[in-house]
Amino acid sequence: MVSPRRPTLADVAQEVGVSAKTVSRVLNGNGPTSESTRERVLEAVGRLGFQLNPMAQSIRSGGPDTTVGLVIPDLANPFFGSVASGIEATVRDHGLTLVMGSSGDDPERETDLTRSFLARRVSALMVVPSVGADHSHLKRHLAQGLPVVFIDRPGHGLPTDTVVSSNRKGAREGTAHLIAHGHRRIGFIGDLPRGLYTRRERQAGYRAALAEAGIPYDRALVGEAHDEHGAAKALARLLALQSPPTAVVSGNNVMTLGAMAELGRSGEPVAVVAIDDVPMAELLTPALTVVAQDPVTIGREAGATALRRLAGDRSRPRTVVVQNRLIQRGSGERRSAADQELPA
Amino acid sequence: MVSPRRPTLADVAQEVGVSAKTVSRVLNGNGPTSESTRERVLEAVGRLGFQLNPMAQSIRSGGPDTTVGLVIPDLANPFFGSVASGIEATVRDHGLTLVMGSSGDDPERETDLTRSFLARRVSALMVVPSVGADHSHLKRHLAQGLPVVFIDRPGHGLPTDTVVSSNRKGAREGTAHLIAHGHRRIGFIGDLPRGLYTRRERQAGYRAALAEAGIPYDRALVGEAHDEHGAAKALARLLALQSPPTAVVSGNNVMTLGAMAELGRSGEPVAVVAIDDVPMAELLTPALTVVAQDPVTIGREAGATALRRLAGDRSRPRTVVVQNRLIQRGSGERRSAADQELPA
DNA sequence: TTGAAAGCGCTAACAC
DNA sequence: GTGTTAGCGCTTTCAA
Repeated sequence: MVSPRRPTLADVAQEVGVSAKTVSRVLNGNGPTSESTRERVLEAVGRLGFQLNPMAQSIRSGGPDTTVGLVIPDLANPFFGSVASGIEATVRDHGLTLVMGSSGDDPERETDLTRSFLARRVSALMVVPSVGADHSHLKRHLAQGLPVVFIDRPGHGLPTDTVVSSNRKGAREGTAHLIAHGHRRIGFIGDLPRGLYTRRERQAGYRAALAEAGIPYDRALVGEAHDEHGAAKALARLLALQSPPTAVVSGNNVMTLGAMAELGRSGEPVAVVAIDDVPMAELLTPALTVVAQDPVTIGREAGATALRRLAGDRSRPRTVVVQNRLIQRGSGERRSAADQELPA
Repeated sequence: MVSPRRPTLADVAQEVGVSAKTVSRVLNGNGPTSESTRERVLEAVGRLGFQLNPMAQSIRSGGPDTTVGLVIPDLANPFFGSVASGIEATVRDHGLTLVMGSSGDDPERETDLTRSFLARRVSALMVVPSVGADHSHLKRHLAQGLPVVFIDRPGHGLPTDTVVSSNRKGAREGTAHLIAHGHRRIGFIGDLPRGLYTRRERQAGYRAALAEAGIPYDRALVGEAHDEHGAAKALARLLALQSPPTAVVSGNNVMTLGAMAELGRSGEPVAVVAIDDVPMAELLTPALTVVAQDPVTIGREAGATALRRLAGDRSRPRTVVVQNRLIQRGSGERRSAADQELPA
């Protein structure tokens, strides 16, 4: 048996004995239709398992496709996965589907992805922009009213909506927490590239907290890395200093994994405040104090922003700042592991 | 200034002074073209920033769209995020783009998503099937040669390719590890619904290990939950038993978070083997032994399977089993926390 | 090597 | 309330 091809509008029309346009009217709920045709059409549609082809719709109508393009650095990173889930949950109810790609923080791949999404006529574009990415090709689309939202990091020189975390404030509070617990030599492990917005902001927050406490900034206490392994090495270097830090701020979830692994190996009693929450932080010894981001809310805000634009909002581009939250779990305590070695 | 609409093939053709078909031939690299036209066309394409509209291509050619539809339960779950990243990395090089949706393990949402992806004429469909989902509407598409791959769990009664973890074997090895370390009362925390393939397989592996060791299966030692909080409560119940378990197998990453949190609160010296790796497992006290899954490989295998089918492979459906790996990190040791209370 | 015409699945614009 | 025609952006088919 030859399997029949997917039914078309014309097939349904023929089946019912009406014109294609009538079926279209029934399915799209525009234009008037008599109750009886409606019923007969819907019956045939159900029987044939017909569905309108959204691509053909979008081509003919000249409007955008019912998709939202999303470019993130890495799908496997739970932070971005949560962002994506927040976006999806928000736009889903409006009939929009997510089209996604990972840039790997490579500006070229990012541009390829945005171009390909634009060629697909996405309804909106959401991008976690890579350092050095060129967004000039977005200008014309912005001018035509395409909603573009930059996520987690601002874009460069384009008047777009943006959703970011309160990076600087969060890092400042996290660092202040360590200072409040008596630490004066506090390290920072940042990710790379150094020009990355979140890296800069967080390190700025770290420095601000030091400055407020009158603690001089010591460049030697700043480590940086591309990945978990590098973060471990960076921390090892700090620990090997003449005068090593008694506490460390780790710049994101990946840095945290490397730093904690190294601390576990070294056994050094170094307090850690992590930016971005990680699972089971409260179960570590000492429990890990974190500056939790809220990636799902970031995604939801990004989705809501795009939907507002699609609904006709032409106001000036806005930047939404999703607040980070300091969760004290005890790793701010001074030399907690060392305490155990002292007599009570 | 009115922003010009996106250029079309005809625009490029007019610009160069050739027919649309010629531009099409140049861009698609089919049909013969003279070197000089080629160059002039490409110049104009670059200057106008023209890109072929893949939706129009797919409509006219009758072929599938250059997208792959992916339905997963939850984008925010790092396991599925990693699966997605493996898929994307594999299909990307073949010009395919990921279209994704979260089902929330709701069979209806899953069906809605697959239907909408099919209406979009995706090149392939990948689904983490929910319990109770109806896949009968996929039959006709399978017959027409659409690659359908079920991921993490087999589908129901359809001859499709499938990629799963070695769930039963992994759970058996994890449980055997606990037995080898002297445990005889071993609990199991499974996720819900009970009929979920991975839950059944893992629990079966757990029972198999018990049976091999001649340990009777005690239903009272099996807890189950929907989420992290529920897992904590389920474990609390086991701990409150007359004769509580000395070790526990946790059925997936979410169950592990809840179980570990509860253990942290209770302070009970219970050994844990977790199915699915979690970050910083080696930093917990005692370090968490895990049966690590390999979600990225699962995704890659799923992608490769679909690509083979698209390349014309018509052989019988295959099931790829991605091997789990027991990573011993010490939490199998008997009552390790209790040891610390004993004099050396 | 190139082009003209027709048409994919659908809807806009108009007619009746 | 319904149908007809034309045409979206592209490729197929055929002819030159």
